[in-house]
Amino acid sequence: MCGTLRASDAGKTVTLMGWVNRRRDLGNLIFVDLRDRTGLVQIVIDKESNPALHEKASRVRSEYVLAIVGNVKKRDDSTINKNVPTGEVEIIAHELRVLNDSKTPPFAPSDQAIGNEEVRLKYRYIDMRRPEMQANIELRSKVSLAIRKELSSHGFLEIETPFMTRSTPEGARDYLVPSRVYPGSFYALPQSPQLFKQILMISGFDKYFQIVRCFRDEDLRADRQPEFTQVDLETSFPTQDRVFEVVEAFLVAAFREAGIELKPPFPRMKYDDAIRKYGIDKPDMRLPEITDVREVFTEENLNALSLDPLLPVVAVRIPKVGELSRKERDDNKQLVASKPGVKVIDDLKRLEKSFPDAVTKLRATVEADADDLLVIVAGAPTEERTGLAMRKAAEAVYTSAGAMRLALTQKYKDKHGAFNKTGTANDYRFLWVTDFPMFEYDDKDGRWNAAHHPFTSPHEEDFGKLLSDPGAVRALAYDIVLNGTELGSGSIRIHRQDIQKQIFNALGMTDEEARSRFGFFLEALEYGTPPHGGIALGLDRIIMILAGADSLREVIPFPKTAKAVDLMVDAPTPVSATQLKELGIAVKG
RNA sequence: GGGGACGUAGUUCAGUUGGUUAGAACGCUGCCCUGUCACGGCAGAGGCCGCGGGUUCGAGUCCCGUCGUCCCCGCCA
Repeated sequence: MCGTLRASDAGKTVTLMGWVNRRRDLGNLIFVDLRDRTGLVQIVIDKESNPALHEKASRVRSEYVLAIVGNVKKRDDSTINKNVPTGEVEIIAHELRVLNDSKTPPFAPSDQAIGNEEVRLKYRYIDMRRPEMQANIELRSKVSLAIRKELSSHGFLEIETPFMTRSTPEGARDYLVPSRVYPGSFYALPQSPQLFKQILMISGFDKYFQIVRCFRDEDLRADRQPEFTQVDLETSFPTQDRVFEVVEAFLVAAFREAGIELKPPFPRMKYDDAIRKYGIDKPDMRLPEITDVREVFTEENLNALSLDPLLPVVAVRIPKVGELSRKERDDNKQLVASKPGVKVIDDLKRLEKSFPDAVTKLRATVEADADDLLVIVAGAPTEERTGLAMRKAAEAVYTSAGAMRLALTQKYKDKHGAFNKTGTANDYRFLWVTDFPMFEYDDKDGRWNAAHHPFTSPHEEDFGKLLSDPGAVRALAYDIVLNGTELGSGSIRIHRQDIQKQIFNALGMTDEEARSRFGFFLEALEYGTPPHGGIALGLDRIIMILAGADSLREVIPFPKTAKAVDLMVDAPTPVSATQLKELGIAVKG
C-alpha cells in the first residue's frame, strides 16, 4: 500500500492503486503523490526513460484513480522528505494506467484548510478521503471491535433487537414508520432497546450487549445526532459495582486502541455531592471544584451585601487567569443567563475594601494563588421561606456557580491550560455519578417525572417514600462522565411488578394507563423476572473524544445537519401521492 | 420554539461613509521548466455578492422578510 512503503522495501517491484493527491509537473519530470487509505507515496515519471508514460502522466489530474507498476527506490540523501513517512523512498514508474478520471473536486482532500461543512457534507465522499476523516473512521472500527471482543470475553452475547417497534409516549419524540397493512398505525424507531434488553433478561440471556443505532427526534447539538450509536448492555443478578467493572474493562480496551492506557477503577461521586461541589450532574474534573465559603462571611457582612445568610455562598476558582478589566467582567456576566435570586460578585478588590477580613479568609479557604480568578456566587434573600423554596434557591446558587465555572474555564482555557493534551490517561478524567434522584418535579405540568426512566429501581430503603415524598427518593441510577460529557447512563432495574406499579402511580399514571402503554412489559415482569440492570454508552461520543474532535459529525460517516437533514442524499423528502395513499396518510398543506 | 454568528469566484476570505469596470490567495485552463514534495515562472478564464421585496439618482454595503450552515438555551425518560 502507498503509505506503508519504507527504505527497507527498496528494490521491490510494486503495484499501487490510489488517487492523485497532487501532481508536480516540472516539464520533462513529473512527480505524482499517490494516495490510498494508508497514506502517500511519491511516483516519479521521467520523460527521457519512458516518453509514452510521461505523455500519459502529463494528462493526469487531481483525484484521478491510477494503477502504477514501479520499482521502490531509496531516495538520494539530498531528496529525502522528512515530512512524510514514506519520504525515504519513491516509486520509479514503469507502467501507469488511468483507472478513472475525475472532475475537479469542489475542494481537495489534500487541502490544508478544510471547506465549510455544507460543502463537506454534500460531497461527503470527497471529505472522507481526507486523512483526518480516514483516521477517525478507522479508529471507530477498531474501537467497536475492541469493545465487542472485550464484552464477548466476559461472556456477553450480542443480540439484535427490532428497529420497527412500538411507540411509547415517555421520553424523546419518536421517529415513526407508517404501517401499510394497518393504515393509521405506526411503528416507532427505538430511542433505545431498553425494554427489549430487559425482556432478554427475563428470557434468561443473563449477559446481553449490542452496538446499536438509536433514534430520537429532538433538536440537535454538536454532540447530539438524531440517529446515534450506543454500546448497550444488561446483566442479570447484577450489582452496581459489577456493572462498573464491566464498563471500565471495555473502556480500557477501547482507549487502548487510541494508545491511551486507562487506570480503573474510576472515581465515584454521589449526585448530591456533584451538585454541591460542581453545580452540575456531569462534573468536569480537570479543574478545581466550587468551594463553600459561607463561613468566611459574618451574618452582618452578608446582610450588608444583600445576601441571604441561609443560602450557600460559594467561590468559583479559575487558575492563572489574572486580573480582569471592568469590560471583561461585564462580558463574563453575559456568559451565564442569570437566574432570579442568584447574585455574582466578581470584583474582589472592591469587596476587599469593605470586607478585608472576609476576603483574606476567602483566599485562604479556597487556597487561591494571587493570579487565580475568584468569583463568588450567592443568593439574594428569598421571599418564600419554606423548605422547598429554600432548597430550590440553594440549588440555583450551585447550578449558577457550576455554569459560571464552565463558561469561564472554556473562555480562559489558554490561560489555565487544564484542557491541554498530554497524551496520557490524565487527559481523560472519568467519573461515576451515583444515587441520582428518582424523580424530577415538572413545574410546567405540575407533576413528577422519572429522572432516568420509569424502570429504574429506587433504593430499597426509600421504597416507603415513593408516594409520601417522591423528591427524596434516590434511584439506583448512575452516569459515567468523561471531562464534563455524559458518556452513558444506566440503572439497576425494577424486577418486581408491585414496585413497578407504584412507580407508575407516583408518576401519576393509573393502572389502566400503565397497562395500555407498557402492558406487555408488566405482564412479562410477572413471569419470574430476575434482578437485572445495565447501562448504555454513546459510542459516537467516545470516538469523538478519542479523536479529539469537537463535533459528532467528525466521527459519523454520514451525519445530519443541525436541522436533521442529510445534505448528500437530500433527505428527508416529500413522497409521492401514491405512496401516501397506500399508507392511508394525508399531508396537511 | 428562542437567542447569536455567518452567507461575495470552484474553495478560503477582503471589500472603507452607499458612488466608476467587485478584489486577493489557493484551485482551474494554456504555455515554459529534469529533483520537486504547499514546486516555480508567464498568460488566461471564472461572479444571480443566498433568495425576495423596500429605501435611494445610485445598494455587495442601509431596512424588512425569507432560505441555508454553524453554536447555544429550551428540548433530549
